[in-house]
Amino acid sequence: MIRVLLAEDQAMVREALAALLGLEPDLEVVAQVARGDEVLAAARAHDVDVALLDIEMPGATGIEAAAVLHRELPDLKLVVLTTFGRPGYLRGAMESGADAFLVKDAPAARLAEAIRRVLAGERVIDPALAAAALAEGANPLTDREREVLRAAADGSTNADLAATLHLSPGTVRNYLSTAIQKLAARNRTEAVRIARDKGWL
Amino acid sequence: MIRVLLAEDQAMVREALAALLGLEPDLEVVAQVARGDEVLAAARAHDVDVALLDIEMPGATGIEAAAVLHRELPDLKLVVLTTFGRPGYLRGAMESGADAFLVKDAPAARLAEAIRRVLAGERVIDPALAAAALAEGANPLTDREREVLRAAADGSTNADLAATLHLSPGTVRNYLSTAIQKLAARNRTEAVRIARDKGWL
DNA sequence: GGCCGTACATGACATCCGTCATGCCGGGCC
DNA sequence: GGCCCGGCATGACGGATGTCATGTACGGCC
Repeated sequence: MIRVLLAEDQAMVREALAALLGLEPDLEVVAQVARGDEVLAAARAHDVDVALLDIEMPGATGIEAAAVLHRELPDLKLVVLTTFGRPGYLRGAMESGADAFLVKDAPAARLAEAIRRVLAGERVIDPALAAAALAEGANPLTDREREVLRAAADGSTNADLAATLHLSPGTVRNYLSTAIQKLAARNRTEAVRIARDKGWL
Repeated sequence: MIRVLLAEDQAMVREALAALLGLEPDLEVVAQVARGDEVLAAARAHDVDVALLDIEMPGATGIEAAAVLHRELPDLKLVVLTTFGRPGYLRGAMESGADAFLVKDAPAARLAEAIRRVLAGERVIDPALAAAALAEGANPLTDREREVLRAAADGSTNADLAATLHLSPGTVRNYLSTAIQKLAARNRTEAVRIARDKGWL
């Protein structure tokens, strides 16, 4: 039997996925968690073979959780699952040691199949998404630029940003200006949208 | 047997929910669709008792689909399911004739229970969400204001908006200004965020 | 030690944005 | 018919935003 850990914050979706996997004769969901920062403890406690990680979770993202698991339990196989097929997510997941990357609008059969294949030593990713990730290159933003852009996403003014980030208003403007140019946007709002779409935020 | 129609765009989630409902002895998922605009035809073709509608779908939202079903098939029970527990969504669903409103982070058992209860003639909603919906009142935005705000969400400039909406740039400014004031925001970005959070977009 | 990239800052400038006053038109409503 | 509301428009004003030039400081790298 393949022992599976399931990490997904939405209870209904999590339990539905568990029901789905429970229909497979060779799979067994032995642990479920709703937060990214509870994944490691659960994996240790239940001696699992593969972890299924949603990206959007409180506590820690599935990508962050994957990095921790990969470091602490190198034999554990990692399948990252996400609603959004953003190339930056794929890149981040792969760099964190994930063995498979699936989007939730793929057919359900793909999930059990991916679990079996990673246990056989294969890597499973959508070829189209892989091409997109390679085509667009890596995240061009520096840590600071990303931080300021993320903080600006909610409509904060330059003065707000300066206060919360402990910077001068002029510096905030400069970071936003370079971010806007790197992303080929025309203003901060467009920059936020582009960075989000690519999984760079 | 209770005959269920399942409308949800993400295939993996849809099939997982079907697996979950399939475990219930008195429930039978007889049709699945991935788009809001395919719901009515499927409901007619399969003689269903209850429709489970996700809100975020291409073609038409689950709320729009609910309105159509309520008009065309008044005996059909409607359960609206959503990721985001936004008060405006609840209000919209109820006004469209929904019998139940569930968020996806509720436990899975709640789903089958809700289906049985709506068939027994009950209405099922989260009391906390109902309170929030009543507390915040109705959407204060006019159709035009909402339309302009929605179009502005991607970072378009006033000139862009004027061109796409066939308005003068000054009129665009006016609509955005009134929307910003009604939402107690400081700029369009904040206005978009607030309207989104409340389910008014 | 020199070079480069990043973080941080300032000041000047042009443009964009948000507000306000004001006006016109058409549709409900009493 | 008068009143109010919503859609549409213009012009003026101040403040916010985006760009650019320029500068300092620190760390890594060859």
